[in-house]
Amino acid sequence: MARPRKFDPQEALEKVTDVFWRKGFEGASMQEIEAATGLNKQSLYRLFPDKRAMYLAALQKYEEQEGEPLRAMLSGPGGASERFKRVFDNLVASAARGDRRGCFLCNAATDQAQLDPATQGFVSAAVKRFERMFREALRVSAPYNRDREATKAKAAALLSAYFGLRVLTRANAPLNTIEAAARQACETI
Amino acid sequence: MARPRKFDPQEALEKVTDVFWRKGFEGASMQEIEAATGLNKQSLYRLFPDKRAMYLAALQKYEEQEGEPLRAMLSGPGGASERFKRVFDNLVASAARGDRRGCFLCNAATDQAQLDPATQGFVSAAVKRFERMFREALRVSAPYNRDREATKAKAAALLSAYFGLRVLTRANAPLNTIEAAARQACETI
DNA sequence: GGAATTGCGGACCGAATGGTCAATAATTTG
DNA sequence: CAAATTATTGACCATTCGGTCCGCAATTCC
Repeated sequence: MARPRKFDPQEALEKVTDVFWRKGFEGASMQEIEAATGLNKQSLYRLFPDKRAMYLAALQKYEEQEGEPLRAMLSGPGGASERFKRVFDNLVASAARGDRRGCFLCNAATDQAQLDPATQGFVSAAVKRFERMFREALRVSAPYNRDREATKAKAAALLSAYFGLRVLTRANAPLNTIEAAARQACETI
Repeated sequence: MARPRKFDPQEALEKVTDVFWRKGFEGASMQEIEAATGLNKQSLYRLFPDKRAMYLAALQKYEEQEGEPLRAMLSGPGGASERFKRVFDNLVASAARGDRRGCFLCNAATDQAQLDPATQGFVSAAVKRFERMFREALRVSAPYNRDREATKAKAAALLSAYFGLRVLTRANAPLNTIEAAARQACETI
């Protein structure tokens, strides 16, 4: 009978996620991850076969963690406009709080998607999931509840605005620029 | 009298820029840069004091190289709408050609701006320069030629759309998504 | 108690990293 | 020619990198 683990793998993965989110794949060293988790490398290698697998697991964890509140905001009460307002207000509030981590998915897209096939696969699929979420949220209001093309176009535009705002956040753009862009995105719905 | 260089520093810098653009700061090794330039590391260190200086020089080179065509598109004939249409059409065409490098500035924002003060300084300033360029291009048309607040807001929104599209490009989003988002961005002007 | 199984910890590994060193080379000037 | 100056080359450096090894540890089962 195997010796039980002294740590919670999910808790470790959350810490791993945070390091990769901040530092990116290449910038996060195994030593740093050791320090962040308080675990010895060998313990980490018993959980994940290699650094890339760890990174992909972190991306998935991030999507679960951040996707949930996003989904909640997009499926709560109100019309499409109100729903997206909640999302963009939340994004602005986070930047206002000084949280400049941006979006790990967005970071991974620019950082790794063109360099690693597995990351690209994940990122592409995740972007599609986001897009689908946006489409569904739009469909609660006219004209999106009956015009498929308008829905697709608007979802794409909002997705683009969302990612662009994430970049501006990470670039330390002034808060009023971020606010203005967020407001504009909502006003077009 | 010093021995003359056997290579053109500007040409070398262009090659360096390409490597950093594709691989990012951490992902691009000096060995790779050696190979791309055909130069020995010591020759490169005679041009730049260290890797970071090289990276910053590459970012600057990129802004010069890519900023020029962007400026031309935004200052050529036509109203604001036509001008931005040119920019976004160009971006879509590049993605259609399979060029998924995205925007080095955008990549640097997500990748390095929160990790290195010098990069953040550069990126922040460059984003402001882009924003100013966008404002100027908007001012050739109503209502932006007389409404400062509307101009600022629209410039911020277009900047956000521009960067978002760059992320979608890098994420291998389907071309129709990119096209739709680009078209939507222009239609709001 | 021993066997089986997996976990922990620290040492270890070969390769890669960013950067440096020193001999030689190329140019101008006097 | 020698001196001065910077360029080139290839070897070298200490550290870091992602990953592995192995002895000891912890648990259950018989």
